[in-house]
Amino acid sequence: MNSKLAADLLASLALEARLDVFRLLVKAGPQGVKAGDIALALGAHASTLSANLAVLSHAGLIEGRREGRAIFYSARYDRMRDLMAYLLDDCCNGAPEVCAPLVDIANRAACCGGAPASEARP
Amino acid sequence: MNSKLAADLLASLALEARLDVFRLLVKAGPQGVKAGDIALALGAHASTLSANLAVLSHAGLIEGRREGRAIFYSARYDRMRDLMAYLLDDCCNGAPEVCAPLVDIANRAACCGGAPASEARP
DNA sequence: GTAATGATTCTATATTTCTGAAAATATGGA
DNA sequence: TCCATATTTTCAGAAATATAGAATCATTAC
Repeated sequence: MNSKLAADLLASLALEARLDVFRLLVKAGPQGVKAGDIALALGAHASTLSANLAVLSHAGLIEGRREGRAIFYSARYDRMRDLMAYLLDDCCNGAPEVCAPLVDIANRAACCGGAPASEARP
Repeated sequence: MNSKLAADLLASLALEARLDVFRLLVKAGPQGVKAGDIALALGAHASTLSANLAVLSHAGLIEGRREGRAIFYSARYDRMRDLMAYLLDDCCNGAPEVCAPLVDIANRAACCGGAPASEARP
């Protein structure tokens, strides 16, 4: 991961419409969601959605696989993790005690391990 | 946190020059860095840097405090954490086992707790 | 082969964003 | 007060991006 690549990933998420798509796919899991169903769920025009899917896809945050006439898109969790790791990189260089609040991220990220709570259910 | 706000935060980080500023401040810790020193460290023009600092500041990812003639900017770790929590929110809705790789984030985020390794030192 | 469906690409327009130079503002010292 | 330093604001042109309609491509059904 480098600055330019990370900025590209961030830019691909920096539009509300695309962020909504990405979060939908994150929730949907690895089997993915058909492009048409995404459009339906978010009320997006087909061509606009397609352009946004292309941006996310090109950045590597999602990927699509064809199944018959439909194309299923799914989130790339590995890429998402790399991005976050980059943002957190060396976060303690200056003053270790600063990271305390960031440890909470661990709990939220470890959502499959019976960790305390996520934002939605405090 | 909501979609629009999160998109604003992401947009503020989505430019290489601003991402570099933010990461510099994340590393620098809570005492912050003078605007002039940031410009020096990153080789940025004063007016360009100022505009970029304003974007980050307005988004709430950094904050500045005046000290004499200089203004010290520092990262807002709480805001950073909120953003990441939002991106990770409900990540396991579809299939819990998917989150496994995300648990690694915990190790990287817990940089003050003697955790395994960060990206820089594998 | 033709039709129908799902999705993308092309094209045009509208909007936003980035940048650097110059001018303006704020602070501290002579 | 006047000057020097530090930063911000303003401005205008250039560049990038977003959107939607129409046309096109790919796949399946008849």
